[in-house]
Amino acid sequence: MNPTALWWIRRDLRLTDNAPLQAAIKIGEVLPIFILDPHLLSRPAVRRLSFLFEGLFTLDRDLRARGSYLILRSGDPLDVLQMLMQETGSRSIFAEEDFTPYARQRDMRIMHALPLTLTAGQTVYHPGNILKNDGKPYTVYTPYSKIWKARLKGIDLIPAPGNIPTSTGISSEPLPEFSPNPQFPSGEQEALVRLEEFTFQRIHSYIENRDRMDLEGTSALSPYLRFGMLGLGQAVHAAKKALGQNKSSGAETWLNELIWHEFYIQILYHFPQVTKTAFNPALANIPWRNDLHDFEAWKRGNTGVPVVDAAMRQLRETGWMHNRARMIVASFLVKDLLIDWRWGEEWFMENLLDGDIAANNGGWQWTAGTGTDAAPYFRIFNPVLQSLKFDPNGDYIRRWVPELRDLDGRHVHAPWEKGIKIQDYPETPIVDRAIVKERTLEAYRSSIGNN
DNA sequence: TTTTGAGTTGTTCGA
DNA sequence: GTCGAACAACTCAAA
Repeated sequence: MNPTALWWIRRDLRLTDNAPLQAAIKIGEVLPIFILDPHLLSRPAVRRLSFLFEGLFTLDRDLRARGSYLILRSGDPLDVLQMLMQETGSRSIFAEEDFTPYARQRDMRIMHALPLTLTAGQTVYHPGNILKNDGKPYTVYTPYSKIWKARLKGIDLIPAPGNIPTSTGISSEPLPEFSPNPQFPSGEQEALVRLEEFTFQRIHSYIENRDRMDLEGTSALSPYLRFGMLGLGQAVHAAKKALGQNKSSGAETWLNELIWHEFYIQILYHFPQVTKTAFNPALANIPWRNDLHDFEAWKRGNTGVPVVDAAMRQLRETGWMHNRARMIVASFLVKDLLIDWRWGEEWFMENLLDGDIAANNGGWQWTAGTGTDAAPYFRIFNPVLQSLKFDPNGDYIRRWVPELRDLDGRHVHAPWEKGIKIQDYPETPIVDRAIVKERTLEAYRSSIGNN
């Protein structure tokens, strides 16, 4: 009998460029296992779970095409793995290293009891490996990105194996039901098609179009990156390839966005407290208003500010939101409504297909001005100006806020300015912008003063 | 140790 | 409509 190795799949739902899969194949027969960990199912993120379940379904299909299949088990990972080791007589487990606080603690616990080997793959560099000269982690993006780029020699991708030997007879629980998301079909094949399409075509107008909410100017690959249906290394590889083809392209700008992913992964790795409190301790004690009625209006897309409502409804309906829109709604929640950024962070985690602790927390703290390398706290977005600039024709608003579909020109961005009344839509924004700036600055100064 | 240059994504005002 | 400057001042990274 051939030796068997477990390939424990976590956030690497792909066959291409998969180091733990390759390591397992070298041992002998491979047992691809995904564990439904109750701890990770506790958050009410229905849409993201459905995306994951569909991803498991397509992964199983792709495995079967290579002579293998996916084994799904529920329970505490340590118990499940122990049981599988006994069932199969396997002596090794390979998995891609995951850097969230929970994952690190879980993997430590398992490594004490079982032969678990963690491999690279979630990031291009291990978060502990890019440090300043004094040995401390970077907390400013630009110098971090310079070192990151300077060290990059070239990326060798591991091709997807043509055949994955797996012994039959190991039982799997039935794969969970899911409802397909028409905007984001799940799975590696879809991710690869989208990567190819983006880096061949739209990346060349990325600089001009990436902030335009009414266009498809971004890659929209984040849900696939979130679950490793596409690896960060593959994305970087494609960016470098596009860069080589066309120097004037947006490939460099997109590469920077990928490095931001890794920057925030290493921030969370070195400063796990950011999930609980402000990275900048001086801004840990802002006296938030935390008005529940305002929060509800924000969540439902009923604030009376069209661009905010459009974005919040896009999130609810599709599980995705344009990056520019994320900044606008985050700024509105934190600076205009003076609601704790952690409330917004949680809502995003519940609703985003790409909901990822590191990137989401980094983005929220950046907008709130509490984070690393953050926006200055006195910088407060004007949602109407943002709307005019990045949805110039109002198409984004009209698409997601049907009540406003008959308004044109400037009116769709700020219907109250001309006293236009629309049925079923707030007559005026829920907050008067005239008071926002002073109120916010006062709250932030109060935290600094009390420090 | 000290100094120096620089820092994702803005807004507002007045000329 | 467009342009530049002020906003307020701090921290980081590296020489």
